[in-house]
Amino acid sequence: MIQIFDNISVKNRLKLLNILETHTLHFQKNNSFLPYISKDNIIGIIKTGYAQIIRTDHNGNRTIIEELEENALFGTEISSLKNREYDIIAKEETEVIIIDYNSIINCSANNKSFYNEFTKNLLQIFTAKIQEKNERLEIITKKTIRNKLLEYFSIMSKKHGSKHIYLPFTFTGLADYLAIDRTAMSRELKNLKEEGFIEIKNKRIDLLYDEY
Amino acid sequence: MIQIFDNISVKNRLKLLNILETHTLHFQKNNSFLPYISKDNIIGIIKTGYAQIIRTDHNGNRTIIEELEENALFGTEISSLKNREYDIIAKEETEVIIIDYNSIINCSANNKSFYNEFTKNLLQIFTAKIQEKNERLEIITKKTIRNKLLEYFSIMSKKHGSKHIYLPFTFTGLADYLAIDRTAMSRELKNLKEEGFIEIKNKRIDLLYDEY
DNA sequence: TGCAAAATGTTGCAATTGCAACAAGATAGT
DNA sequence: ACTATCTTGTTGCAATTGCAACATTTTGCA
Repeated sequence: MIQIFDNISVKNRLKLLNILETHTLHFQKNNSFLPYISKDNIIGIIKTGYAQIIRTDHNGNRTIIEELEENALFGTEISSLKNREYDIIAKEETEVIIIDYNSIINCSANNKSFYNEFTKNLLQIFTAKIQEKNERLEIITKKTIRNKLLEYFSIMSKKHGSKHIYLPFTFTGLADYLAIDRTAMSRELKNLKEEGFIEIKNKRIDLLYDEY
Repeated sequence: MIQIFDNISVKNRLKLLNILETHTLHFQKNNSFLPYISKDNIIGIIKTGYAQIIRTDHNGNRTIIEELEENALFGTEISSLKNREYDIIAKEETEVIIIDYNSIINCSANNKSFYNEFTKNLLQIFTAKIQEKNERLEIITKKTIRNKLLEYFSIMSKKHGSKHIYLPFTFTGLADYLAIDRTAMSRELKNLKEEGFIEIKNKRIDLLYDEY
């Protein structure tokens, strides 16, 4: 997976951050980024630490939308941060680089190769993000819980070339990802087990069928 | 809305297309693009004409995923074209520019300003695509048909600063976009009308409430 | 203009789903 | 090591939804 500063020397990274309108912010554990980033269109990069994009709906239910690890990218334009329900919370002490989005687009350093490298990295990261979202849409648009699960299994299985799927999140998280009720999902997983389609051991799901 | 060749002179466009690995294809009405683009990672641009990205599921049901008008962008990496269920069909005589995706990323013309302009345009188009997909996910992840409709109305209303919403597609298309059964949607729209939340005149929906 | 195809509206019904309310198990923080 | 919090599994039940089957209207095209 491409990261934002790949193929850019440390020296040139500093130059880049000087040319672009950037600033660095520090957050203590459980602090919100939002007051510091909601005014303008920005791209943010987690320099060190760990944060989460959280949605709190009007019933007060909180959902983890995205996990932001080191080098992860977020932004007002790409992470639904204009929506009042969303926030970003540091889960430990976290250092963040904030870049003004317009300064990327209207940059005067057009001819600098490190700037070019930067936009190309950004392009590739954005491409990956579009693919991710297409994938999720592909799954969520299936009409039944069973078909959502099977589509998810199918995509994960192809992606890793294996019939053993290791869930990258909890079952609660999976239900959020699939946008379905957790207990209804639990019921359907049980059905799939009893009908001999899958086996579940902890966070590992084994597919016992060839195709569906 | 930014388009791919904005701020690039016609002369420089030609230079650009020479530098990148591109070729131009012509399709007659109802012909499929897929045989000509499925081998490699490409970005495609509709030069003239009109096409549609279509999904045909294993029951044979066809859904319009995206309408591709002049200057529209599509691609193996950004339009789910790796999935066998997807295809692109010319709906009239259509001319298409195909660009090898890797030649964009590994381009030697780093220092040319028109190349820079091109990648910046691409960045902005990708940003818009991510936003679109976030928006749809925001809507589809609501649990009930009523909430999906209300979320859709809310987003459209904010976007155009008006309580009059003009559907950009048919009601059948709306049901596809929301990933719900058309007749169930029809029933819920009727309920919303009877409860005094909305009025519908052809493709125009008037919101009679302030917030929800 | 006329005709075939697509879009719309409606309804009954069965299947699926979300929700509430639990109990039990796992995990993380002090 | 203890405790509060989070995760998981289960079940009954009511509400929502998808589907089939139709009649009607609108649209696009030859």
